[in-house]
Amino acid sequence: MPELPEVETVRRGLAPHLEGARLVRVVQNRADLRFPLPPDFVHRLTGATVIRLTRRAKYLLAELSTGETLVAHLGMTGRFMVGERQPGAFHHPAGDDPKHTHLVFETAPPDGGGGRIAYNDARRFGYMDLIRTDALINHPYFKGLGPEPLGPDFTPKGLASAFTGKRTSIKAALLDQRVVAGLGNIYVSEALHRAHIGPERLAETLKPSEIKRLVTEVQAVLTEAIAAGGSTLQDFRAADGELGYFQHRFRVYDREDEPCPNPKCTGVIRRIVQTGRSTFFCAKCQR
DNA sequence: CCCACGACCTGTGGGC
DNA sequence: TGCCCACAGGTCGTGG
Repeated sequence: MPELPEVETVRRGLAPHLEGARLVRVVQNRADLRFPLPPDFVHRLTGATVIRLTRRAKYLLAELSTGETLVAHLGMTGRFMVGERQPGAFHHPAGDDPKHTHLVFETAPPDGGGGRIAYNDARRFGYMDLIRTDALINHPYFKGLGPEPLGPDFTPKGLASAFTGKRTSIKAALLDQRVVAGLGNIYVSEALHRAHIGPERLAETLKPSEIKRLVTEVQAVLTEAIAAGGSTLQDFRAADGELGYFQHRFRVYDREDEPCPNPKCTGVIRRIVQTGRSTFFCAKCQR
């Protein structure tokens, strides 16, 4: 799932273990994830210190002391394990079969001791790369990305401009990372429900008042999800790892046939397929 | 350029 | 129980 809130939760969970830490040993168990890992991957990482861990859209960025940045995208099932713990649980549980542990980073944190961070990815839709830090913004991964939805550039005006001439559904438009970067299938359904906008509307037909509401609701749902994720990081004790904390926060996603959660609505959540992906919505209060 | 669709890969859950 | 199909957080390449 990892959409923006999950990636941000992973970042916050990893940061205390990575920032300032040196990578003393890196184990690479296969040559490729979604794409081949870059040449000399292990060699270029070993001995490097992680200066800081940031996020752009659904990418994690570990800036290294070597002048390169480790870029990681989690795809659908990519997960980092810090020792036995996983920061950022996902909606659909997936095993962490060790046969899908593709990379292990052994760390020497600045405050002493040692750490082990493993990357596990059953479907291998995730990928990693090493890019010169000073060349990041021009790299194809990032060049075409739209604004961060929680940043200053995500505005009703900007979104309206992106929707001009967009003869595709608002659902598909919001999944387009060039329009806004970080939303995925779950939070698009959630945001459209909260904004009372039907997912099949053509993007170019949204009125300014609707776009304004949409911006507000995208920001609200992401902020709430990040807060929920962050709160789980504190009680990250062994037993609770599997609690799907996002699950009971979703108002419509994966809730086909349930009553619409809008207290003023008597509708029922429906599931349709748009451009190959499930959309959940209430046909009564979303227009 | 725009848009829809299939492909990538593995696992899981439901129906029969 | 077993088998088969549908579906799962994402994106990329192709072809209309």
